[in-house]
Amino acid sequence: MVVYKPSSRDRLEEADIDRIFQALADATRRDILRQSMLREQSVSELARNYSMSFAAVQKHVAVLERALLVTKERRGREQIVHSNPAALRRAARLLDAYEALWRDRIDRLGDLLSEPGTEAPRPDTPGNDTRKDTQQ
Amino acid sequence: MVVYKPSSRDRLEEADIDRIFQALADATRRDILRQSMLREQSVSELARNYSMSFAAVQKHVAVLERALLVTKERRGREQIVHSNPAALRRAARLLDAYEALWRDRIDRLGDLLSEPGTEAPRPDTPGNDTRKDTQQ
DNA sequence: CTTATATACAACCATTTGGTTGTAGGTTAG
DNA sequence: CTAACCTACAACCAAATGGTTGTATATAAG
Repeated sequence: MVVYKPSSRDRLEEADIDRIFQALADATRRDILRQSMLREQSVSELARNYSMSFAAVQKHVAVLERALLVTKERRGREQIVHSNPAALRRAARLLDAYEALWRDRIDRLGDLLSEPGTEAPRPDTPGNDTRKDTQQ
Repeated sequence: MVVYKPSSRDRLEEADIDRIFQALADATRRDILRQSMLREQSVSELARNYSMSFAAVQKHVAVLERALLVTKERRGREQIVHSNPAALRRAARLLDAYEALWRDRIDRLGDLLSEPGTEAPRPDTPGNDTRKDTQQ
């Protein structure tokens, strides 16, 4: 009944995660990230790859930066973008955690199913449903 | 110079990925996803957990659904939300691919460093486009 | 039958997003 | 020094987001 009452520390965390996924939710930004993982480049160098204004790419880089997926380092008159794989790994692990969560549920369902005589696929047992949900 | 010219098939893929990350970029939606992984619930049942209107939660579920992270199944007067871990796994693997990409680069740098006398970490190798494109 | 519940959906609103152009300042090249 | 280049940043705009309320409809419960 409680649920979704993140501690003040978690709240910050959640906002971080928001920024990471939001940054990844744009194909141009994902490409910029990929490019800067392949080779560290200046913003304008990156910008040449896309059919949009320099300022637009600059903004995309800023979004990636805010999500800590990249950092910028001044080098003379240009700003070099380098990727920060730590944040990426964090996101990947987060998704793994979700998957693990689901696997746990399946395991529990497996336990239920292994109980003898419990065949009904849709009992009105208050202990909830027995769906397999192996979809896709 | 080319770059970012996704094939028409990739373009669809990219849009799918957009939707997945965008769906994950909101703490409430991530929580809804978690909830429905723990136990399949109706929309209104889910909605009771949050301090926002039913309609808002309904919209959040719709976003998750559009990203194929969950599906809905009518059961009597209520709509049961169940999670679809396949999409989640896809996203996790995508992030893994990015990481791998970065690891490749590090490996290449390692190679450079192991070459005697080659200290410069910033070679201006013009033969660029060493794209691996291990995406997805 | 009547009422309560679960959903669907439209209309509206404020804020954010993703893009543009324009201006200005710092840095390098000739 | 001057010109070209790279970046920063403001102002503006259309569209998408995340929320609201209100209305309608189908199903379940009494």
